[in-house]
Amino acid sequence: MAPSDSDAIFSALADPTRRAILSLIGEHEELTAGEIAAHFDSLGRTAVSSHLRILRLAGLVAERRDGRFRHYSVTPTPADAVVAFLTSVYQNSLEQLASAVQGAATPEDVSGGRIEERSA
Amino acid sequence: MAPSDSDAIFSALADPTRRAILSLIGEHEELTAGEIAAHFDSLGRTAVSSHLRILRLAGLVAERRDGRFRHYSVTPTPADAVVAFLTSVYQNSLEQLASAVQGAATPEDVSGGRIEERSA
DNA sequence: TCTGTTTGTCAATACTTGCGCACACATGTT
DNA sequence: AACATGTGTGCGCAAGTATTGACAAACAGA
Repeated sequence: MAPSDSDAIFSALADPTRRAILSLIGEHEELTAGEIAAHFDSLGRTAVSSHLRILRLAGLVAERRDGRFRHYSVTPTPADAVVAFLTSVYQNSLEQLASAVQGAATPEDVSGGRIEERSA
Repeated sequence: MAPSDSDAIFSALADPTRRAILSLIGEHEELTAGEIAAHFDSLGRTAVSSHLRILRLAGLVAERRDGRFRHYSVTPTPADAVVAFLTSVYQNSLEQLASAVQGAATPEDVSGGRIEERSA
């Protein structure tokens, strides 16, 4: 089994703390490592830094260096690998998945909601 | 941080072998544990059984007992938690995600393919 | 019914990986 | 120089994984 990008992404998303960090960054435009660490009293700066490193290596966050600060932001198109996997597995129930994503994204732009039978 | 369903799902998806098992089941309607184990020469039946247990506890696969066989199938709506998380984080670039899912589902039924600017 | 075989899981054990912490270092500011 | 921001390193602890051996359940044949 060749290690692909999916490994890094799914491994990074496996940790609840990293998902919380990712959500936290997503709520704001950018956050410094210190600001992120401030939101997790039970975690030290070292731990947060390690998580950020993993998220960065997985391509889930981007780092912008500004003086002695490092601003972290969410990478625009990182979920492609996740979606690719989901689509390959859930071709059966892809209709629900598509509608769920669509509903959260553009609730009024759902036009052709009909899904044809899967090819597999 | 309260342990939710997301934990089990993301943890289950973190392992490449489990993702391979999930993909394998997705390619077929149903597969017995033995058939799944046969596809992984480097793994014993015990390991596959453990993985199936984790996938089942995460709600990603369903088990149908038929005599001494156990047929495993992909659960229809398990990706909701994943999609929910992605939508909460990637609201910015969510339309790309939606179109990606749509494209995989119904390549000719993609109507609103326009991508608006992200708020970031 | 009574073996014997197949299917699949459970239990216990070693191995590997990952997390969090304390310390030190590099970088940048004043 | 003194201080602040972040990260790299090494250590201890916990969690997860694969293997071996044994067990429960179901079927086939005599």
